[in-house]
Amino acid sequence: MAVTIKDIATALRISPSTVSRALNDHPNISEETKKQVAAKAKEMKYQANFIAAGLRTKRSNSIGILVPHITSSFFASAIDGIQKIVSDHGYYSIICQSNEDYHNEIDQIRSLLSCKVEGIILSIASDTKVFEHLETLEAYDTPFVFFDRIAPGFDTPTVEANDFAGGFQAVEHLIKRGRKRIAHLGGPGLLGISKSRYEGYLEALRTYDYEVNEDFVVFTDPDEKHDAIIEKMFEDPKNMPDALFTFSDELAVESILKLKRMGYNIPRDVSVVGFGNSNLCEIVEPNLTSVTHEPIKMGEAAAELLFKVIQNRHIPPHQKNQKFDSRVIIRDSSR
Amino acid sequence: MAVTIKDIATALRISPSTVSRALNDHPNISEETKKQVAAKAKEMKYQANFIAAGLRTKRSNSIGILVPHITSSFFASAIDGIQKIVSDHGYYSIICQSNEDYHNEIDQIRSLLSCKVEGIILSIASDTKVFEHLETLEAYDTPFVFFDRIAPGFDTPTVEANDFAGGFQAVEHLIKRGRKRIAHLGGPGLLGISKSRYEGYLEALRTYDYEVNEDFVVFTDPDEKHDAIIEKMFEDPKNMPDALFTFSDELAVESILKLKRMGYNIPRDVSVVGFGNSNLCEIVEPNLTSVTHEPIKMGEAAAELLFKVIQNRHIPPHQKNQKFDSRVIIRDSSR
DNA sequence: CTGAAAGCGCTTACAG
DNA sequence: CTGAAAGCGCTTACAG
Repeated sequence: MAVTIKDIATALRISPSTVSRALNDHPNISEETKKQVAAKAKEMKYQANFIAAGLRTKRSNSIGILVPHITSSFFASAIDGIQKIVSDHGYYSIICQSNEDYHNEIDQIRSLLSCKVEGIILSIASDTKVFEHLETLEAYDTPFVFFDRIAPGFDTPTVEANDFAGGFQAVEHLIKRGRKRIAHLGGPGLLGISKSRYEGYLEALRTYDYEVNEDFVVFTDPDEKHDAIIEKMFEDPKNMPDALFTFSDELAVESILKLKRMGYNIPRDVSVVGFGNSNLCEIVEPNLTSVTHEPIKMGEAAAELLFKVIQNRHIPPHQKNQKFDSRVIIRDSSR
Repeated sequence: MAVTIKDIATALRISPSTVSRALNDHPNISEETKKQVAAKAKEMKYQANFIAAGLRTKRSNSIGILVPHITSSFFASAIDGIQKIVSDHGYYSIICQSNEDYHNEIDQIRSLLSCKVEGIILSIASDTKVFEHLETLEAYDTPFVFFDRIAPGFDTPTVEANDFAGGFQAVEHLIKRGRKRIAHLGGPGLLGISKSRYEGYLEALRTYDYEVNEDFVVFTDPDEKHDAIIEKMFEDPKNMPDALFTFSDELAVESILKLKRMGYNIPRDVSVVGFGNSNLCEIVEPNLTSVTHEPIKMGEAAAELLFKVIQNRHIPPHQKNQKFDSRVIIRDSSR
């Protein structure tokens, strides 16, 4: 059997109350007693029971993290940042994955609520189109913060990358390099971040009085055949794009490999810019220019915001919806 | 305030005991009552409190996962596999990272124990050289399973990749391609998996009566300057290796890029084989031959084992220490 | 088939 | 500075 506060109390012939206070460094307890208790606890290999304490204090010292998948390096890094802040606060985190599935998302949220987490950092599944399940969060007074993927119509803090600005900067960079016919290979159409990057693309074209060519924009899903899309877009050498801005580094890399197989030189014939600044950038040849986010900082910011809500601290309006600016990391694929 | 079993009981003018039994589908409760309770629970938006239930039943329905870092694709995939099994069992998991740091590892284990997880899947930090902190796990009767990185001297189940066989197969493959002077760029010397891959390398050389050349073996840490190591190993074209087997795909890719900058052709001058079969393999040029593990299956196996221990079910001796065989995925870097 | 009562391991207002 | 007592939300042996 595990050692409890009561066992320590009996061993020391004092009351459980005193042991509890000593262990929690309560000011009213004498140093003498504290020392004795600490020594005995160590000797008896006492391990605090957070569960019992949580039940009593109605604070579980835990938060939930729900992301589409943990295997994406973006989310993995974000979790890194979140966990740093979480353990600084003496909390622990329960991480769940929705696998981009709506029903899974509902189940996971329910499970987090039953674990009585004090708050949730939430990145909605690409599959999710309705948001009633999130209203239950509000109903249960469980604070939450949207991370990267944001459901409309909630008055909660949000942390996201400024995808619009990222798209804009990527395309502006290509324009400044003298590219005239800039294509866009977009992500899943449902995803807000796909739309924002696309809108940044559009805005840059408009700003520089470029014409928008509809044949040069295609939205894709991860499991699609991208090769065929590239092939089609670049089949006519006289009429093809001279630059390609993609939704992700993965798409950019696939495009580069395909374009090279088609006999094009990168960046001479086609400049390519990706998104994410992943570890792939410095491996593909030529090295890939990419828009960088800062997932770790974003994760930290989301956790900080969540703790402010949990602690009922005031969040200045300008901090409530944070957008993290992106930068274009220029490499050989667009020089 | 959150709705409790008591609230439902009062609303229905029955006892909390009955509500509890109805919610848990106890056989003694009439269908009639069960239906009423279910309806009321839904109407009142009742969310079970796992914390309270856990305190009472002394089962937390949670397990802990402690890995060096979540951002490695190997561990991220393993967690994927673990979580699948964990939620099949109606459990949830608390994921912690040691960041390869010994003291962190101790803290995280303590925290998992205080969360009263029913078991832990554990991958020790590369930093960890002594294992007393793991003895406390045994002292607290918290079952655990070693995953991928195994501490010596514990009678607990283990799941690992057969790194020895992986190293052997990689080198055997190079030998069969006619390579004569096979070098090895190893991982952190402290890590068991580094040693095993190296021993597989040695064993293959011995099996085929190759001489072992000590200048052709270097162990490295992730933060070292690998370029200099490669440069030195390949500085003398007359005396250099004609093949390189590396501890990881990252090392292999770095090597390929460096060797290409040195003017060598891969695989004509040097064949390269990595380890991990990561997403880098099909991006680097030439595409990288690599030894593949199966992290998802390994994660599933570890979780299955842990649940067997938790449930006191018998583990047949041949299942207790599982090694997952590897395969060499042949690509252009060694053709 | 249902209920009253005890208790899981803690914390804390109250009393001294 | 310390203790006795109540209670967090559940489950379950016992009784009927």
